[in-house]
Amino acid sequence: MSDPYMPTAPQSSTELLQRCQALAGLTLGQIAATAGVTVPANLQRDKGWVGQLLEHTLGATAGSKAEPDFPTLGIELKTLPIDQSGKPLESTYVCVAPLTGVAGLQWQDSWVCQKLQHVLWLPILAERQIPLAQRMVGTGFLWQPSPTQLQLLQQDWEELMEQITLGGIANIRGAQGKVLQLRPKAANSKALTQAVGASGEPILTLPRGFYLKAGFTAAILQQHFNSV
DNA sequence: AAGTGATCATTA
DNA sequence: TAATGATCACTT
Repeated sequence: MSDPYMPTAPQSSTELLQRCQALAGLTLGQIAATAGVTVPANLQRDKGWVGQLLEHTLGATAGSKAEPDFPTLGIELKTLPIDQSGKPLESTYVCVAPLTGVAGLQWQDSWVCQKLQHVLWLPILAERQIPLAQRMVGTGFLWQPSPTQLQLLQQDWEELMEQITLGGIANIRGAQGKVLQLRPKAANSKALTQAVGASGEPILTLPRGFYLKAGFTAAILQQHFNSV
């Protein structure tokens, strides 16, 4: 299957932003039609569809590589489902959590820190009652964490990673962390990966991922749209 | 209603 | 299996 429309990579953050502005106000149905993509009836079996459609349309490098969506710009694209009042409907996945060999890993060298250095947020009005094709794309914007935000993230990250290092992963739940949480990130509850047990022994556990809590992304949206 | 834990598709 | 893209759906 070949797409009739194959965007090229944006050459600058300005160009990327301009492409976003051209999408603002369009529905996912319109964007999909331009891309020559069929809109699924719902996201139940296509949970990543929206993100992949926008990646494609904006000219991001496709694939499951562990690098930013726009490698030459160092920018990560995140779609953000919101309700009518502009509040995020979901937490935002950041990256998988390393569970072994992490002793001595510093915040500055962590995947979380690197991924969040420069994010293109793309809000999408995505209340469940709205059919997928009619959901509207909002105004995307570039964000870099403020010193305060960075500190909050670092604190949560260090606390979670210390627990992982000390073999306390079994005790970590999603409620922990003010802005960053650790939750399962797997095909199902039977998928296993290696981690460190309470006595330092190797154990098998559910793969985990780091997520930004909705309150944190809500603050990012407010901070941006209040200053515009 | 919110928030956590569970799950789905796809590509290496 | 592990990485990418996330939302679903049950519990609280």
